[in-house]
Amino acid sequence: MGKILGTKPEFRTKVKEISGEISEIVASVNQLSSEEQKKEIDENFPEVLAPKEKIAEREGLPELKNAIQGKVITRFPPEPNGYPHIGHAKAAIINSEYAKMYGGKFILRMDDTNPEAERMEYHAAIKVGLEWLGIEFDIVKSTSDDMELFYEKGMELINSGKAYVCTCKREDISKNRRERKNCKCSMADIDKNNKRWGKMQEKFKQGDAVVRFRGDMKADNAVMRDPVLFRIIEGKHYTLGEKYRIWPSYDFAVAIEDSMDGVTHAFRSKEFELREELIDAILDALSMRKPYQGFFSRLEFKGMPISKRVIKPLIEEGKVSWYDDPRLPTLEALRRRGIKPEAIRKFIMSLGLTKANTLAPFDALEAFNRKFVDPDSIRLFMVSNAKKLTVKNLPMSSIEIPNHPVNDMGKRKIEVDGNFYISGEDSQNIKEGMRIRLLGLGNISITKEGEELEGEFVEGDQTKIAKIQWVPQKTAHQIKMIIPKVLFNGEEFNENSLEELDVYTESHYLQLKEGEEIQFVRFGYCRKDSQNQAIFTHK
RNA sequence: GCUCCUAUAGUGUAGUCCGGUUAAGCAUUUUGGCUUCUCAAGCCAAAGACUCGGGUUCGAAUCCCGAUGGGAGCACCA
Repeated sequence: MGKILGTKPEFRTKVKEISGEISEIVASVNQLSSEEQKKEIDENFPEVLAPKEKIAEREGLPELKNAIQGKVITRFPPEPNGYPHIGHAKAAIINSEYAKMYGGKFILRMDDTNPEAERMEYHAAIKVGLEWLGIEFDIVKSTSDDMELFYEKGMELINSGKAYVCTCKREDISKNRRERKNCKCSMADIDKNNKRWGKMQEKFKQGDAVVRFRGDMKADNAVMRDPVLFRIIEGKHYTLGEKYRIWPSYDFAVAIEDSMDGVTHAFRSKEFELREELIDAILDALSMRKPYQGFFSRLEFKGMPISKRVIKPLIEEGKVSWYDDPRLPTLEALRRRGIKPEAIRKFIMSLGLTKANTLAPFDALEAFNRKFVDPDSIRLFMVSNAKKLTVKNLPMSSIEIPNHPVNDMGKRKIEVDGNFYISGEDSQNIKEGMRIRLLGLGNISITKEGEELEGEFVEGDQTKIAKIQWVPQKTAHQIKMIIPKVLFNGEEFNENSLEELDVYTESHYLQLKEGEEIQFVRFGYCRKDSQNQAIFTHK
């Protein structure tokens, strides 16, 4: 029924008549047995049973409205006030993908209008993180490059009566906002405002005066209740020093910058949604071009805090080592943990542009990462909770083992003398008289079980038996294996969030580059952190 | 408290704007099977969802109203 109406819209006016006919036909068809129905279909309507064609998945982000190929400009404006994390990655990737999708331009703009919070260290960390992610920019700038422009536009607003200088106390401003009341300062004439603006350059101290936008104190949207456009900050700016003391607020700076930079589409996370109206109002007041503003949800991983407010105390209490602790969702931590930038990009693209909050479990990212990491991770043997296994009459003194089961990554030679380590978990399952296979080496018949096992080499290629990994005792290299887990279970700090294991691996480990991804056979993917330490990535 | 945003399988999403051509697609997870000298990867299969209540309509995941859950804003932070 739906199908008929969908394909033949001309019938829609005669729904009543049709529905009668259809129910008759359906009734008569239902009289037939299923074999008869099938036969009828095969003979007359074979296309009905043809497998449904797959719907083409949309590649990438949804199309933009009012986007012209080659003319789209997007931007990523981080504040250099902390280390970049997965949330930054989302904003940067979405905006950069759109620029790419339309053959447009992409701007990195360091949003540095609060000297008290910003530091060169963070600025550098953000650059490093973005570079690691493989994000490229057409233009790199800082908001503070345009201070003179902000002043110019600010004066324009004051001179047109659309902004005024307010000398009320901070608490009074806040109170008036809540009560939707104007203050005396807003009544002042343009002349007086100009004088006061002059005094802000020199005389007024931090906190004495601010420039406010004449919005609407009665507005439901609290952001519109005469927000601050400029304030005095006497601190030292990390690049400009003490050159300026009047700094634009975020809303004012973003509005002007996006408009002047030619940004056509600006995507920000959802907490800025209420500012959309303000930014449009500021640009209208200045008769400036308005960019399209879009919003997306914040991204967090379950049990992994993203905000400095939570992370900082953890560092101070020594519960995590630093911002690159592998349990954290900072880019640096993700990198150390063995997550590939391509996986982050794919993962973020898979989340799309939704505004519903995303609290993803980490294994969603892991699934993407595994696909990138598997094809070129060297397979190495590693044993944890090592137990000794002595094998008699071993017929060889060395063996070559391929570094990857399907891809050609070469082979490595391992010297063997009959004295091995195997994993404690495996040794528990081994009983006297059993046969096991040491991977790549051969079958062993167990002659003694327990803390120290013994066995004999057996000829033959029987492979339907337990296959385990091993490490020669003589060349075994001990490393620390770090297994990061979620930091929080709900609200509660997970005291066992970092498991450390002393394990043995092959000496070949020493020849790998730092940062290389390894798959320890039957254990999982790990990243070489140093000669003596590896970090577990995921299964 | 006020204002705004949001709600599809265990999880993450597509579809929602322009109601019917899809009794809801994909990925992940889980479970079986195949393959394999790894509990990896690969291949095949199965399981599993439109928050609730009203309304409009021949027909609603899709439009309207309400409830509920989740998130955000109410800074001289961004």
